[in-house]
Parts: sequence; structure tokens; C-alpha cells
Amino acid sequence: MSKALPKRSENYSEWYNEIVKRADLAENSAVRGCMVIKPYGYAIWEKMQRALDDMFKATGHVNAYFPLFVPKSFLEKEEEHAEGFAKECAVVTHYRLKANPDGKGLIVDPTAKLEEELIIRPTSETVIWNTYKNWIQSWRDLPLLINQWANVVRWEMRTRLFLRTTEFLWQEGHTAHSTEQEAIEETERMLGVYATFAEEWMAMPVLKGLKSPNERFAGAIETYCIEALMQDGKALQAGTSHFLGQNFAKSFDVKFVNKENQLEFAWATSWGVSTRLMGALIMAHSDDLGLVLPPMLAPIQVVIIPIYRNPEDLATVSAAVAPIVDELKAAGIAVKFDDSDHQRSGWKFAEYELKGVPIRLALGMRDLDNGVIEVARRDTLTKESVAIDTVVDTVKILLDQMQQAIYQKALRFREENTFHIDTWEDFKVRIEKGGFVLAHWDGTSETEDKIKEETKATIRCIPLNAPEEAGKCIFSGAESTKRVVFAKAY
RNA sequence: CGGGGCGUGGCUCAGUCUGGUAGAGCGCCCGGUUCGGGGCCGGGAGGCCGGAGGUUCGAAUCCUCUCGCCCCGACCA
Repeated sequence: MSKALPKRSENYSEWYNEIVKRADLAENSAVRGCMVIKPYGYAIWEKMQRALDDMFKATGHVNAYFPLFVPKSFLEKEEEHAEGFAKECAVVTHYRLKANPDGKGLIVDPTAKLEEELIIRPTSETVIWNTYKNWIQSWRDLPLLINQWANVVRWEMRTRLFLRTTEFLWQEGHTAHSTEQEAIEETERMLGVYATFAEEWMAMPVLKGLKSPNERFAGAIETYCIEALMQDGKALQAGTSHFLGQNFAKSFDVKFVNKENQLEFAWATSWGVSTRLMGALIMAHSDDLGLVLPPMLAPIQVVIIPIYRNPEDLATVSAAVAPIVDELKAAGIAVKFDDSDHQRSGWKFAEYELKGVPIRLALGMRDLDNGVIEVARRDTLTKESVAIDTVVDTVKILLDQMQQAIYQKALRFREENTFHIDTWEDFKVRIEKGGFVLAHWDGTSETEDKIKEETKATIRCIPLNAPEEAGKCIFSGAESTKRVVFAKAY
């Protein structure tokens, strides 16, 4: 294995793949398009899960679990939804194997054909709304605010670790409400939760916006999204929140009696984020030395590396490290003292940089004589020596500072790569180079399709906070009242 | 499904054109020396060369078939 990573600027895809593999986050499995999330990668995902789950609970949601299999007839019920997902479904047709009568191995038992095929869920709206039919009768049953942590399968043609895998892990919230207004508020609230999570925990700035009809979730009235800009200038959809109107309630006949004793269809939302956030996290912050993790999501926040030349030195250094470890742990900081003897310090430095550990402390005999310890931060790659008895305070302050600094750096990058463009010629040139391009659009699908055809760029979102501004569509020249965000996307 | 590439030790790959005793680096094990940025030296374990068939005295290498993977495209809430 070569020592240096490929450079970000030279081959972004290769750089990304190498980080995923060498930082021990995940690897391709023997199963087509599926990935194995390794313990270190999963530890990061678990931190994301916990933070999100807490936020869901704080907004009144509870967790539940629904089946993996969706009867084909369920999927058929909401027409647009069915059409949108049909072409990427894994289908179970049989329930038994038997010994191959003509030779070795097993064959599918043709007599065990299912009467109705089962789809492996690509998303759970249908299964859940089929269940909600039995759970909802009165306005008193609403709102129903449920989330599930699950795996889903979408049979994509081409896959990439974390960004697009055949099977992926996610959470999907599915809520039912008695009024349209309340459902819209829920949709927007959860978008806000995602944006807060992305910015505060992942240190990744996001744009909040609406999807154009072309990019809307199949079966939704409106799709809200958060969009982030990656370091190669491509956009990544990091989360979506859908206002589903009464579409699913009508398809699955979910009615409730309102206060006036009249039957009404329930109003629905659904919202989700997936392990794709891991990809976003990697691409938003990492550098040519490896992963850069925001302290709030780092499984190891501080690593301590002893510098020594013999067992006696190690014992001395270890004795000095012990109280530091205790104090850091007491302060709720995830610390690892790596006194393993089979790798040298230089190797360890490189290894923990690759893994994105925010702070590295190095302590040797020379430091002990001077009463200091070396503090190195991953984001800026700077080092300083501080007095041993102040190091815990230094670390606490530094972790907070780094969380902010990583966010600010990503924000600055996004600002420097966001452009207002007013002519088609400039647009084509700019899109090719990457970044968010704010331009006027006439609001038609035809125009969006043609732009995509010519430039591969799509409308990432119609920003929620976009100021009103008269202008002309970049492509058709028709009147427009505000700019939308174009970019090439993952 | 189209175009291109690749299957050789745990990993990355050389060897294939021109058939003749299976190699290197990394990793792993043992020992020594080192230890403040992926050190150095010595020793060692580990591979029926993706699979099947064929040609040949002899096949990782040539031929046929087959399986799998990667990249580019189509696809992608």
C-alpha cells in the first residue's frame, strides 16, 4: 500500500475512495453495490444517529419499526410514487431453495413461487400508510409523529461508497396530521432540524430550499431539501423533507373524523437522511492527509502518543499521561492513549491524521523535563507546546474552536464558490468549473431538462430565503422573479 | 445494456507480446538496531496465477467458453 493519498486537486474520486478505505470507514463488499461499514466508520454514524435521534425526540417524535418487505400491490397504490421507484426495486419472487437435482448446489424451487411478489423497501411510505389506516380514526389520534431507523434498497446502476449504495442505512420520519397547515409546518420544522444538524454537528453549511418539480420526491406535493457544496465544486443533497399532501392518505384510505364529525383524509409528511451524510462529511472537510472530523462527531477526539526509546521511558511517560486521560474523560472527552509498541510515533502521527482525530497530544521525556506537552490540531496542522497542568483546559477550548473553525472554513469555501450568473455563455463556462450558480429560471421543466442536457447541471434548489429580484431566465429569456441554485450534483 | 480495462500471496502490482523451476513492494511472524513525522538490517511464513475445456513434451503466458470486479456512459427523491 502506498503511503501518500492521491491529491484532492488531481483526482477527487480516487482521493475520496482512498480516504474511505484507508481511514477504515467502509469497503466494498462481495455483494454487488453494497458496502461494509467498518467499526470506525460506524462509530461516526452512531454519533450522527444519536444526535439526530435526540433532535427528533425533542420535536415530539417517537421511534417504531415497520417491515422490510412491501407487497407489490402496496407500491402500486400511489401512482406517481410507483412510477418513480419501480425501476430500482429488488423483488422477492420465491421463498424456498432446494438441492439441484442436476448437480451441485441449490436452485430456486419453482414450486415455491410467491403468489404476490414482495419488494424490498426502497422507502416505507406505502407500508407505513397501510398501517396508519388502522391507527387513525379520530382527530384525537393526530398528529402521529413516527420515525424509523432502517435499511433500504435501491437498485442503482452505479454505486459509490456512502454516496450511493444499493443498500443503505437511514432514518425515515412519517407523520400524519389533521390539517394541511400543520403538515407543512412539520415538513419545514424537520428541514430545519436537518439544517441545524448539518451546520452544528457536521460543521457543514447547507442551503435550505425547495426542489423543482423535476427533482421532487415521487408522490410529494413539495420536496424541501438541504444542499451542501463539496470541495470539488459539486453539490450534494444532504437531506429531504416532503410535504405529501393527502396523496398517500387517499391511496391507502386513511380518514379521520374531525371535531365537526366529518370524515377527512389525513395530511402527510416524510423526511429522511442517510449514510450519505458520511460521504458529505468526508468530502466537506478532508484534505490531502486524510479525514478531517468536526470534534462533535469524532469517535476519538484526542489521541495521546508517547515518545520514548525504552520501556523505562514509556513507564515514566505513561505515568504522566494517566492523570491527563482521567481528567479528559471526566470532562466527557473521548480520549485514546496509544501506547501500542509495534508502531513508531511517526507512523501513529500519520495514522491518526488519516483518521481525522481532531487533537493529538505528544509527550516525551524532553517534554516532561520542561513540564510541557505538544498539542497538534488536525484542521490547521499546527502544533504548540503547552504546560502539562493546563492541557485539559486547552483541549476543551480547542475542541470548541475547531468545531467553529471547520464550519467557517467550509462556509468560506461555499461563499467563494457561489456565483451570480446572468448570461447563458457565462453559465456554461461557470458550471463546468463547479460551484453553486445562482441564476434566473423561467420555472418550466422543459427549460430545466434542456439545461441539464447541455451542461449536466440541475436545479439543486429554489432557496427558501431567496430575495425577490426581477430578471430573465438564463436559458429561455422569459421573465423570472428570483434566482435558483444550479450545480452539477452527486 | 453499450464502450474500455483488469482478475497472480492479506493489499498494490510485475511477469503474458516471444510457453520452459511463480516474483517485487507493502503488510504479517521472529530477532536486532532505532524511536520528536509513515526508520534500518537480517531471517521466516504465506500463491493449485478467477473457473472449465483445448493446443503442447511442457501453459500464469496461446485458443475457446465462462464467472467476477473496476472505470466511462445510460440510470440516480
